[in-house]
Amino acid sequence: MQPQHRSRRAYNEDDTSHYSDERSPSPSSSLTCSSYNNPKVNDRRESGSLVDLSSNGLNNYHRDRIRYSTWPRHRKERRDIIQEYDKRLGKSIVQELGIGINKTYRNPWGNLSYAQLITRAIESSPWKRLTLNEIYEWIIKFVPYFKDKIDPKSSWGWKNSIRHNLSLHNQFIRVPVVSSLSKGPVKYVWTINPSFKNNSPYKKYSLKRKRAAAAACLSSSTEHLLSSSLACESSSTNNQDERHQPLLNMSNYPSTKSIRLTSDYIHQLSPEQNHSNNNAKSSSSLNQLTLAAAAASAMSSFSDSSSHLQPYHGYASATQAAMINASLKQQQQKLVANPGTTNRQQSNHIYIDTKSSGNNIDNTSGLPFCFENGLPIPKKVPIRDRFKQDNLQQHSDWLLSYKLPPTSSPTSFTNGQQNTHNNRGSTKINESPSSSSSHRSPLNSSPRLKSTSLSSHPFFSSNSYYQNNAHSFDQRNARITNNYSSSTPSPPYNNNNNNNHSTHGFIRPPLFTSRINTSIKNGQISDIECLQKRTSSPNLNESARLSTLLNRSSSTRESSISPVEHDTYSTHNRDIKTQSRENNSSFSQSDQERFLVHSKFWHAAVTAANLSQTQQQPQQHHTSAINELQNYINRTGKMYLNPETLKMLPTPNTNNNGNYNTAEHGYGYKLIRSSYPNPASNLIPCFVRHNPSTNTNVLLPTSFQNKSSLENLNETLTAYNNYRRRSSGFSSTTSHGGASDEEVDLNETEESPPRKDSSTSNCSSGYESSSHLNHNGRQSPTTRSTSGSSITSDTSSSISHHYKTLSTTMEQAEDENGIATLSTITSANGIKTYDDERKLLAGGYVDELMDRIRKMPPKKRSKFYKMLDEERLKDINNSTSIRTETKIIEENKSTALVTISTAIADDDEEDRTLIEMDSKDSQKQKDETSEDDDVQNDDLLDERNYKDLQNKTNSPLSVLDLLAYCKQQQHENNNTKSNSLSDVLTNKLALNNTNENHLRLENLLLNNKNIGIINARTILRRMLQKPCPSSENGSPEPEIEPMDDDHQHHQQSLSNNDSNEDDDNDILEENKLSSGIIVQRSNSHNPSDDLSPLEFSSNSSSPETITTQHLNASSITTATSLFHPTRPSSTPSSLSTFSI
DNA sequence: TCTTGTTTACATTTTG
DNA sequence: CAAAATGTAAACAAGA
Repeated sequence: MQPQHRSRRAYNEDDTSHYSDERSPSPSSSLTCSSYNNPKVNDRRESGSLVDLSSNGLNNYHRDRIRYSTWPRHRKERRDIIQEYDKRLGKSIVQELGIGINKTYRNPWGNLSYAQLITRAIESSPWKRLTLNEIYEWIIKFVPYFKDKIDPKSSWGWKNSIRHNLSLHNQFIRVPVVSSLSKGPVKYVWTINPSFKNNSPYKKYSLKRKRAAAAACLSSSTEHLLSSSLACESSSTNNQDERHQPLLNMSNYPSTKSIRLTSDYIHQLSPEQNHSNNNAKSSSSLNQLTLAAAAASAMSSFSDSSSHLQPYHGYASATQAAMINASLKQQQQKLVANPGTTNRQQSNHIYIDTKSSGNNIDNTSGLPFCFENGLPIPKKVPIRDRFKQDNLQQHSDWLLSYKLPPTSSPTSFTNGQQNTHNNRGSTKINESPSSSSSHRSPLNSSPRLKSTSLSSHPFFSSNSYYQNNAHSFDQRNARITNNYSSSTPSPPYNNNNNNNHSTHGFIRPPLFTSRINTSIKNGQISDIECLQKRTSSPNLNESARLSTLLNRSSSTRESSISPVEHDTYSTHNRDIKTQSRENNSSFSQSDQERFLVHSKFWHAAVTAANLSQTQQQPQQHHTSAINELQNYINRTGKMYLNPETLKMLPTPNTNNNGNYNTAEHGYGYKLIRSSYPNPASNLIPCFVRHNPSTNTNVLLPTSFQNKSSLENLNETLTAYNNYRRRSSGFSSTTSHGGASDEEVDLNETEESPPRKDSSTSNCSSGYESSSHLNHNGRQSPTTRSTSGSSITSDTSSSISHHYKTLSTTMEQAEDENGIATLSTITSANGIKTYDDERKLLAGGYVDELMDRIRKMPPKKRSKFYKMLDEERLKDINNSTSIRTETKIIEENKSTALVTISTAIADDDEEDRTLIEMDSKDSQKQKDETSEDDDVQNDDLLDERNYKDLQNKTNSPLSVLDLLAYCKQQQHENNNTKSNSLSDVLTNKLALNNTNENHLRLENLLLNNKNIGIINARTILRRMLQKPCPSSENGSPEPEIEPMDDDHQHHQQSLSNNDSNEDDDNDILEENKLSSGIIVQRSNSHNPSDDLSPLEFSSNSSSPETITTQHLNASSITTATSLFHPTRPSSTPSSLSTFSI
C-alpha cells in the first residue's frame, strides 16, 4: 500500500481497476483518476445509492438517452483527459499554496491549512466527497510537500492532523454511502457540509467543535420541536435547561411534518438524555445527542416546502425517511440496551440503515431529503429570509414588545454558560481549575479553554443571550436573572407553552459573538462602533424594513423598501453610522434596547430608524415613487445610483455631507437613460461616469437634457418601472407578451409593483432586489398575477419563489462579504490586481464575469444563453436603427455616448423556457437540439482571444478590452463582415483612453474615445458574444498557459480546447445544456474504453441510481463541475452569477 | 494490527 | 490583547 505508487499508477487501466476494486471501496469519490476508469466499479458500488426514486423515470430516460449520444465525436484518450485535468489541478493547487510566489509559507507545504487542503480535495472530487484514504492520496498527489511523506513513519503526523481536522471542524461531515438497499453502508465519505460552503452566513461558525455544535443543534431542535413537552418531562435542573438552549442557526425551520417526525425521534431519545443528565460524563448520551442532532438537523432542514427548488435540494422518498427513522430507532435501542458499549464517538455520523426500510410513512408525502452528494443538506435560512413573509410580523411584534434584560455582569454570563452542555468538554472545563490543571500552566488553563469552548461560542453566547431575552420576554421584568442558566428558555412566540409545533416559526435574533453580546447586554451605546466592527455587514434592507416597521408601527405585513431607500442606505452607510452615534439622544432608550436585542441587525435598525426620523419630513409626504426619488435626490444631492452599478463601485468614499467625494475619485455618477427598448419610452435609468473636474460629462440625449428634472425623473422612473415590469416574468406566462408593455403607466406601477422573480435575479438582480416601490405603507397588492392560467401560474410561482430564494441567498452572501468582495478579486497569491475604477470603467473583468458564468447552474446558464440568443437576434434585427442612434449621439458631442441598444429578451419567452425545462419532453428536445449542432458554442466567449490578449497585457482584461480586441481581430481577419452583431456592438463600445490600463492596450483597442455605460447585464451579454467566427477558425490557437491564480481552475474546461477542440466544444455544450440534462454516455456499451470524467459522472448516476429530478440535476452539476473543481456550481456562491 | 475517527492538550500564529 | 485558528502530538476506541 504505497499511496504514491497507487496514485501514479492510477492512470493505468489494469492497475486502476484492480485498485478500485481491492483497495478503494469508494465508488465515486476517488478523486481524479481511478474511479473514472472502471464503470463496473461505479455501477456496482454506486448503483444502489440512498437516493431511490425510481418512480421518477428520469433514469430510464437517461439510460435511453445515452444510446444516441454521439460524444465524443473525436474520442480522446481518457488518460490524456485525466492527465490534463490532474495537471491543471496540480498547477492550481500549487498556485493556491503559494509555491513559487511567496518566499515564506505558512506551513511547510504552503499557505493552505489542513482544513483548506481537505476542502480543496473534497471539492475537487467529482462527487464532492472522499474517503479518508482518498484525501490522503489527494494530498500526496497534489501537494508537493507530502509527495515523499508516504511511509507510515513520516506520514503519521500529517495524516493524524488530517484526521484531527476532519473531526474537529464542523465543516466536514461524514456520511455513509450505501451500496444498495439490501446492504449496509459500505463506506463513509467525508464531505463538506453545504451549510458551510462558500458564502453561507454560518460559515464563520464552522470551526467550533462539532460536539458542541451538534449538542447545541440538538438542544435547539429539541427545544424548538418539543419545547413544552420536554420541559414538562425533564426535571428542570440547570443542566437540563441549558441543554435545551436554542440555537439560532439550526432553529429557524418552519413546522412541517418532517420536523415533527424528527422531533418524535428526538423525543424518543430524550429519556435517555434525561437519564444521563446527571451522569454528566456519559459520552454515549452525548453521542446520542449528536446523532439525534445530526439527524434532526438533516431532516428539519428540509422542512421548507419550497426548499426542493433549490438546486442542491432533492426529495427522498418515504423509504428514505423510514430508513432514517429506523436508523434512529436502532441507535436508540442499541444505546438503551447496552449504554456502555457504544462509546465510539459518532458526532459526525448520520447513520442510515438501509436494511430496515420500513414503510410507516405514506409514499405520497415523502420527506424532503437531499442526497445530492450522498448527504443530507441542511437548509439554512438566510437571515434576510427570517424577516420575510409570515415571520416579519411576528418578529416585529416580538421586537417591539421586548424588554431589555437587566444588566448583569459578564462573569455571570459566562459562568452560566459553563453548564450549558453535558459533554465531556464542559465538565472538564468545570473541573479543570481544580483537578485537571496539573499539567497545564495556570495562566493558560481554565480561562482559555473555558472561553474558547463554551462561553464565547457563538452558539452559546447567542443562546444565552436569546434565552435571556426570552426569559425577559416571558417574565416581563418579573424577576432579575443574574443566573441565566436557571431560567427556563421559552421561545417568544411559544410563550404560552402549548404543544403546538406549528407555531414555532419564530425568529431568533441573529448570532453574535460573546464580546458583542456582552456589549449589547450592557446596553452601552458607546459600544455601537464595536458592534459594527465585529458584526458582519448590516443587512441594509433589513434595517430599512425594521425602520419601516418601527416608525409606522402599522400592520405592514410585507413592507419593503424601495430602490431609493435601498440606495440610500447603501450609499450613506457610513454617514448613517456616524449619525446614529451622534443622534443617540433622539432615539429613545427603549427603542435602543429593543434594537439591542436584535443583535446583528440592531445597529442597522437603529441607524435606519434614525435616518427615518431625521429625514422623515421628505419621506412622509411622498405620494409616489417619483416624489420619493426626487426627495432622495433633493435630500442627498446625489444622483440615484443603480444598486447594481453600486456594486461595481469601489467602496464609496463619502465626505461628511454624504456625497461622493468626487474630488478624490475624480468622477461621479449621473443618472442617465440608455436605450433599452421600451414601448413607453425606450429608456431605462442607467449610470454613466461623470468627471466633474474636467466636466466631461457623459452627454445626455438631447431630449433628456431639455427636459426638466422632474420630467426626467418621471420618464426615467417610468422607464425603470417598465423595465422592471418586463423583467418581472412569471407573473402570467400566457399571452401577456405585449400586455405588460401596454399596461405600463406610472400609477399602476406604483400601486402594483412588479414582483421579484427569476428575471429579477437573472438579469438585474441588484436592481429590483431592494423590492417594491410601494412606500406608502400600503400592502403591496399581489393580485396582479391572478389572471394567468392556474397551472402555469403555479409553476411560475414556484419557480419565482425559487429564484427569489436564490436571489435572497445571493444577496445575503453579498451582504456578508460586502463590497470588497465584489470590487476586488485578488487571489491569495496576489498575482492580479484589479482596479476597481477601471473595472467600472471598462465593464468589469473578463475572467471575473466568465467565472460567474461558469459557476452558473446549468439551468440558469442555459436560460441565460437562451436569453442571449433572443437578444442577439433582436440586436441584429435592430442593428440599423441602433447605429443611427449612436451616430446621432456622436454627432452631438465629441464624447460619444455609448448606446446600449440591446433588446431585452422577452421575459415571457424566458418564462416559458424555464417552465418548459422542467418537463422531460422539453429537456429531451433541448438535449437533442443542443447535441446536433454547435450553435450554442457561439455564445461562449472566445477563450483564445481572451488568452491571446491577456498574454499581451499583464493586467486583467476588462470586458471592453476583450471586445475591442476581438473587434479588431475581426476586422483584420474578416473585412467583409460588417453586419455582424459583434460589429454592431463594438461600434458602440466605450473605451476611455485616459485610463492607463487602456493605454497599454492602445494598439489593440479601437479608437473609440467614449465613456462607457456600465450595465452589468449588458456586460454579460457583450461578454458572451462570440467576437468573430472567422477569427476562431483562422487564428492560431495559443498554447495553454497556466491560468492566473483564481480563475485557472474555473477555466479548466474551457482550456481543454487546445488539444482537441471538438472535445472542448462537447464539454462546453454539455455544461450548458439547457435543462441541465447531461448527455449521458453509453457506459454500458463502452464498458472500459473511452471513458471520460464526464462519463464517470454519468456513470455514477447510473441507471440503477434512483434519483429525483433534482438529484438528477445535482448529478449533472457534479459532472459539470468536474472541470470546475473549485466549487460546485450549485453552491450558494454560484447564485451570485446572476447578480449581474 | 491497521485504519479510521474522536477528543484532549498545548504551543504558536492569526484575527478582530 | 483576547479570542480564534492552526499545527502537532497523543490517548483512546471501534471495526476490519
